[in-house]
Amino acid sequence: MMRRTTEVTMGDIARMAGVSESTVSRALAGSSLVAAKTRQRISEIARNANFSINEQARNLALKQTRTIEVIFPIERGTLQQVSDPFFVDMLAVLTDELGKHGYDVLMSRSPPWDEDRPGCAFLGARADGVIFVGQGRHRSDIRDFARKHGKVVVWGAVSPGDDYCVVGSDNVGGARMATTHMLQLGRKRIAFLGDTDLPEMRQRFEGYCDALKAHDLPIDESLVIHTPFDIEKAREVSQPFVELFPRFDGIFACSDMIAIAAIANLRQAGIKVPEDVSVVGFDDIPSSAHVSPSITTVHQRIHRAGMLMVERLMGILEGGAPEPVVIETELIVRQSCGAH
Amino acid sequence: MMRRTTEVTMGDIARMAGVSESTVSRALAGSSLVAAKTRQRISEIARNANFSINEQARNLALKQTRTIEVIFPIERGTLQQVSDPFFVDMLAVLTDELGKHGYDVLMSRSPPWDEDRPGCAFLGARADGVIFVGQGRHRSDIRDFARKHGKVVVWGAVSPGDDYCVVGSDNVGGARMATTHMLQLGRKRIAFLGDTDLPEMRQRFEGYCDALKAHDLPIDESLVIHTPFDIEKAREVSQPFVELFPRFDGIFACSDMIAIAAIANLRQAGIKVPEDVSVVGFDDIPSSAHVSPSITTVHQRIHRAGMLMVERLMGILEGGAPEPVVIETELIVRQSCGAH
DNA sequence: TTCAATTTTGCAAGCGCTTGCATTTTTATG
DNA sequence: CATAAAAATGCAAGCGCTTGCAAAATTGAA
Repeated sequence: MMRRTTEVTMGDIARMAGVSESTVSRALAGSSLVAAKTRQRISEIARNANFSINEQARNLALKQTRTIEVIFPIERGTLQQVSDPFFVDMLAVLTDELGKHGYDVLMSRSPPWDEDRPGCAFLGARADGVIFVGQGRHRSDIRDFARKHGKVVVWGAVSPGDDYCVVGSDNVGGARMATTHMLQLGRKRIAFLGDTDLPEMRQRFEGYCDALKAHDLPIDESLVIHTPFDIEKAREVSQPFVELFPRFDGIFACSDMIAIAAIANLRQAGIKVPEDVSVVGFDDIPSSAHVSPSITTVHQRIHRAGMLMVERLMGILEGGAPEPVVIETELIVRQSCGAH
Repeated sequence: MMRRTTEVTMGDIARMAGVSESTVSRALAGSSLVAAKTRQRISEIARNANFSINEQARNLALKQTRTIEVIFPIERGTLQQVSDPFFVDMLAVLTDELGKHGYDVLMSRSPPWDEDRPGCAFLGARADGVIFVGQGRHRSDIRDFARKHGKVVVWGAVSPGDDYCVVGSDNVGGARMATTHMLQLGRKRIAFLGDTDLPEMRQRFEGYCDALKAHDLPIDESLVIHTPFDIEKAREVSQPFVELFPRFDGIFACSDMIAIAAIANLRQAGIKVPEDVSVVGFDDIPSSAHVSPSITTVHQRIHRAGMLMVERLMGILEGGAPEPVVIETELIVRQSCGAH
């Protein structure tokens, strides 16, 4: 293992090349201000000397960070439990899209507002902008943060009052489609599995209610199950729920992971999916097409979402004030709903 | 949406408070060098003025970055396709553990060696250290990088010749266990699904071969299927493979995602798991316990892995040269192997 | 050969923050 | 009240890089 070679700076290179630091800077930046020959020579020297530019200094001088902070507002300590592939995909898209614009992604463990540095009354500004992937239970924190810092885009439930830029799926519409689909298949008693404390899930709940109302069906509170995102917990929570069968013949799950957990419990109880119970999920995570039964679900256009968020953030960085966007969703019919 | 308020600096705060910049700096850092009263007053002013410290400048002065670069060496452009929950979990653990040590995580789109800045002959040093999650097809790149930059830890296949610090699961042992398990269940013709070009998969292949040899069974090349990680592609690749049935009665899959894809194809072809074919995966991703049949798999201790990597990286940053670690794996018996 | 026009290079200030050391203020003691 | 010791503050020099502007070197034409 190699020991840290004491960092070589531009000054060093300058000395080696017998030119000034500014010439090195320009040469390495490919400026046409420095003679092509010199530029080459300097590049060469820099390479041999194993020079790495100090991005911090560079960015300080340039007054930029070229970094965007991406925050997954997941309860602290729970992060370990995420595993919802939705998040990876989103992160992947964001990383890619931001990369295209020359930005790096900084993931920090904790949201900027719960800085815990002792006696520290200020937020750290380490990025040119922030993307929140999901509002979680932190709406008001995010709002405050956005008011103070401006350069913010959030993924989540889009609602009229927002004074910051939100990009999100059409949760209401998606859930309505999903529920309606089951109703049209003749199911009458459809359960809702999700955590309505989260704004997006709240919207999905609305869509679910809409669909029921449109079919003149009542909302049976005992079939609205507060189910967390985490698959292990979802499994536990849906355990007692399945015992309610046959009081329900359909399930709208707020995420594919929840659907998977629920189906596992149903099978375990000897209840057949989709014969006895029709199940529709949300997200369209990659494995939903490959599990058995494959899961009918509401597709979220994650790639498009990531692109739009980045695009909007860039707009904000340039001084604009882009509008929020609602992204349409699509029902992907597979086996779990029983539509053949 | 708020417009960018022109950044307020320490100088501004100093002026407002009628003290020098250095006092502000110390006050905000909670130094006992400045009178408690003054400290409070300054904090107050800073808060009201909505001051954010410029971490870049701070870090420059402090000669640190407090940032670790985490790289998932996934082919460029493919990133979108990851979705393997293994990665999220790893990322989550790393983010958490590094956070505990006061480090942020920088995810960059591309590995440091394929910087594409025009005319740029140098690497950007933007982090105090680098963690590679997987060596992928980039072993030699990583080795070069490690030689030059030192502060590197990689997750992947641990092998004797490494001159950098590697942390990895006992792939050989895990695969051997998995395969042996099926052999003990009476299976004779076990297929291998994975991409042996990747060092870790190569090791798993070794373990697989070991087990077969120990049982005096030949290695049937036609049952060694080059299967990529991506679930969609895995599904495609294993499609023609299942038609070989009944030439095989067991499958060792290099990841749970591959196992899930293979099982989907088997079922589609009317082949029963585990009755007709016994399947064992690798990783123990969260959903493997909840799909049907639940997947017997080799558990990777991701949390421990993340902790160890961070611990080792910290060691390196302090000038040490920690040893590589092999982390033992564990066979989790569920339904897909047919062991009841 | 001379001088203006051009091309290359270097100087020095500045990015926003930290910190060693000197200076000033406060406190305690004789 | 003087004075030494202790506490609080400020000065100024960095951290490694960029860049406007001035200076030096080169070129070309007269």
